[in-house]
Amino acid sequence: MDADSRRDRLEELDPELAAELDAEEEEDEHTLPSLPNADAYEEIRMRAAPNPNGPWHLGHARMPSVIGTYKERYDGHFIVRFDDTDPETKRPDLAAYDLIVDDIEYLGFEPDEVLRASDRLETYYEYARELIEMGGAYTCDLPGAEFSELKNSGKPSPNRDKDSETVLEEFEAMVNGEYHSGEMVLRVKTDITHKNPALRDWVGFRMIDTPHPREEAADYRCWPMLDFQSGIDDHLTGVTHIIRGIDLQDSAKRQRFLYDYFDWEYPEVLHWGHVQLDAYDVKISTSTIKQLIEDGELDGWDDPRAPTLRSVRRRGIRGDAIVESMIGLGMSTSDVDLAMSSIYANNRELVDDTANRYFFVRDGVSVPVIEGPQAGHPPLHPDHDDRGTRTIPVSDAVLIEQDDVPALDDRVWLKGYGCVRYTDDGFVYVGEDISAVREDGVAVIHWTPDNGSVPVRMRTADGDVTGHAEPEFTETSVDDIVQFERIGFARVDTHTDEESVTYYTHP
RNA sequence: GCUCCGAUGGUGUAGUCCGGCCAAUCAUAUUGCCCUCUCACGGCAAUGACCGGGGUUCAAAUCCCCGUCGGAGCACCA
Repeated sequence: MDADSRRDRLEELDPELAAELDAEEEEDEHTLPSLPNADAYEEIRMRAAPNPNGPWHLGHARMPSVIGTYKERYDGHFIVRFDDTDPETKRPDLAAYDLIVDDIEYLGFEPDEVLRASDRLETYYEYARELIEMGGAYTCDLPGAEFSELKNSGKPSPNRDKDSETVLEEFEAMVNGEYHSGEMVLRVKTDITHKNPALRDWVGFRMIDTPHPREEAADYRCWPMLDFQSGIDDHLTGVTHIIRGIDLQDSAKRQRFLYDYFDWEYPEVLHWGHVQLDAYDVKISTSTIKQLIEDGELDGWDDPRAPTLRSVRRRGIRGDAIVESMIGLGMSTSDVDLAMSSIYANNRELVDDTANRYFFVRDGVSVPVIEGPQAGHPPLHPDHDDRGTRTIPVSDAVLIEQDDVPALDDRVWLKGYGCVRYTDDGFVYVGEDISAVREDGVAVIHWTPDNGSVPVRMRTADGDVTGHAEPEFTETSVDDIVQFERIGFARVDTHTDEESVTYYTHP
């Protein structure tokens, strides 16, 4: 019995079981696991919480890909919240706020809401005051190293038992900017003997002397730490499912103390490992890329060598291809290596059908053509006759790639033109009997006229490649994805009188 | 040092919660063949994995213990 007839037989015997199996199979169509406890919530609400310190690199795509996919699956809500609460060591880049939203849109998702933590300081202060009144926090002027020593041996800070009036007073002084960086912090009172030292009395607010780059937030000096800010915001914005990296594994544990004070329910949490991309020499980190750009090693965020979303976008990779690969990584907590070839495979599937074919000869050598037809007419796309053919005039010589030059007296097939024999005088036209290719194994190569070809620069991750494309290449539009036959796909970037620039997509 | 987490082919993943249908899924990769006036697309095939050791059991990728390896946190970064 084959699968179908087995299924039919089961339907007769036990329709309920059959239906159940069908339901399971449907479940399997989602590559991502179901969200924990999804049924318990009226609306699934998730947030991505990027730090706006630059446009996104490839690794960043995982968050919106997964959240966006879940949003579509559960008809949920997608918040982008910029956690820009460190104007100094994680200084926000003002342009990055919009660039990141733009990157998310490139991936094919539209956030339902965009928030900035730096707009919400007063809210954090209010909750801090409430916490202080409950006795859940204390101001502490111990230098970090000193506290760390006490903490590691399970001993409390001498400030721990201050009465809440004093704490409140000192906290207001923090808010008013009466302390300088390092002089005073507000600690959340947890359990100073907790077996995990990472959770003991963590810092909720600290002083930062450097003004925030956003004008609206430039006057604040007392800034919340991620665990405080994010914990408050997740609750206030009704986030039901938090998805984040393993580096924040302890965050949930820290924030639970906060939630317990306020008697809130902590959202469901999922963690995942880091994504490494193969195929890049450049280390994947926003600050490293930024540095390389400043040093002039890279031309910008969209340099073809940069492992950024702006770069692969310019190369003609569709956001969907990236999302598919990211979804394929699943939700495992261990670190994963993502092969660029997986993104390329997805992209090839998306662009092959639309990409028209053109000839691009890299560093061509000129060979005279003797006594042949005036022009060649290869198809625009092998699977779409309706798109018609190109016309490539021969003039009296053609350019072919060095590697394609045949041995003396050997034949070669100029694609879309015909068979030629290589002699001392150049290519002598032999005819268009295709059996030369089918039966005699004559190599089919691409070519352009020596006269009237279009100078093309193709930018690749390994540097620029120059050469000439057939004349009709100028008819393509900017943003078109084409396939240079026998070379690979490329995105048309600019056409000028001097040259056309393309970006190499992938083979 | 203290505390967490993880380990299935080259890569990613399914299966692990609730042991048997798993001599282990799917994708990608690589190789070969077919198709082809491209080294694209498509089709077919091959390659290749349960970290190690104990234990429980009629039966272990799955449960338990030990080890090994890897990752994360112990910041007035996010």
